[in-house]
Amino acid sequence: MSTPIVRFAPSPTGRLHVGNVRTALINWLFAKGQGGKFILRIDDTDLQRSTQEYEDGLREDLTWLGLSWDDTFSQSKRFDKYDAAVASLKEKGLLYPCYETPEELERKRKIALSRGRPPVYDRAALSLTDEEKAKYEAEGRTPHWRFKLSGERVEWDDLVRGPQSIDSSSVSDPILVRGDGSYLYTLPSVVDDIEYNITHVVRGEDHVTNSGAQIEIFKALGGTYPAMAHTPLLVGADGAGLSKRLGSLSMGELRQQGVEPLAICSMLAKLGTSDNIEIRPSLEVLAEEFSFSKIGRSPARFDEADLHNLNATITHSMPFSEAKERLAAVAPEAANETFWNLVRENCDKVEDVAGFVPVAFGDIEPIIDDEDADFIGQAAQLLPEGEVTEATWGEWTSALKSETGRKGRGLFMPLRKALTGMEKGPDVGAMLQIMGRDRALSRLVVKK
RNA sequence: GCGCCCUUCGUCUAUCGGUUAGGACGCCAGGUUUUCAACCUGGAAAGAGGGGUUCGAUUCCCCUAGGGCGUGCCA
Repeated sequence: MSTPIVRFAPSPTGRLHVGNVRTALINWLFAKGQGGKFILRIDDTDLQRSTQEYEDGLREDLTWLGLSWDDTFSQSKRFDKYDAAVASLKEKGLLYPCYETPEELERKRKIALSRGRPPVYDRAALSLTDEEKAKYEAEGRTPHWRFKLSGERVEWDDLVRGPQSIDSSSVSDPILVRGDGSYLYTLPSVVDDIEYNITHVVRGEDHVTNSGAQIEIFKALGGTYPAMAHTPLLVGADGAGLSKRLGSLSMGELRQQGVEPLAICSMLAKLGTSDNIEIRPSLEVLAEEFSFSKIGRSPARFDEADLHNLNATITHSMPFSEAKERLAAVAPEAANETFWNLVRENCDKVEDVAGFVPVAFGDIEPIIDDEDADFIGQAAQLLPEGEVTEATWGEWTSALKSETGRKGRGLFMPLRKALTGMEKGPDVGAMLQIMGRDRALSRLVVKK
């Protein structure tokens, strides 16, 4: 196989979400695993809905994830190419003008449906006379243009789904140009794929029917067409389609929650494949391990809880150097290596340190149960004088043990709760060193 | 409605007619930590239902049920 050239082609009409990212990631992993190229194409032919903000967001999200591109371009700058393709198709008699309004088309669909027939366009416009067309134009209607499908079976060997066959007579002739002259994505996509020598079109299986039609356009325009790979879509944890309700699953939101890019990439690269879903060291490793043959054919459930588990795994062993900046953003004093190495195993994400910052550096509300009040009083008495060292905790708790007879959980839990205000958290002895004697002592006071 | 695809532990999956149906995550238990978490070890946990084909079906075929996608002047 020659080195692949793939493209990821989002529309800048919204933020990147997990479904999008999975497609981008699979393209990237496949290309990089084969030493190929990954092209970012901005599908912004719909000038009404596309915005610069979303485009910037797209690039920002991809960069954050580590999905670098070798080339990038926007369709909105290439209308002359599409115009040329339109001219070529018209010349070949493969593009024909239609004058139905959206309402009329909708009515046709409903009638077909009610008769138990598939809602395929009836090609009425094909038999329009020049006079009729002129009449519509005189009414002020401008035509939209449909590509004339061959009516034959379109076949390809899909890298994920195996041999595919689409009966093009069961599909409506796709509209390539809107009534207002603007382009739908169908034609520009093919034109660009040809010009950029795209070798593999890799996208979700919601595009399989499109691929049938687009292969015919490829044939009409260039002769050859790329290899196709259609991956099953992701569904939510409840089994319902994910792509339709992208609500809380945008990259922006995930990032804000403190989710690591590698957690997202590891999960999306492995979900629905025969590999275990686990954190992998890098995108490069994920690329080496990637293969279309590992991808199953049934929709996989994306569970946000699993993502957070993966994220916790990364966080538990994250080096200080990697966390430093974000720690500083939480609180200046949190950017402390000793502190981080102590608390990270109690954090599911870097930002969770926020909960431990007041324990170590500020004020907290001690938890002292009534039955432990006397014990805590004794503890305050027995806290060794002088600076807290590594040995302090052992000395202190040993003294407390022999003085009170308490041991195990009964000995430690009251101290943990009083000193940290929490029932779970990092090693209390180590935390004691960081908080210091004065701060500790102030928490060993029973309030009446 | 019609078309395409799918259906093994809770989840992602392995099995290419004969297996004690394997692994991972999660869950539960134990260990370790003089405490919790982290960590280590162990355990419970599955072939949607019904027909065939076959000496033998999770595996091949058909039907039913359930699910995903498509059927846009969205991508």
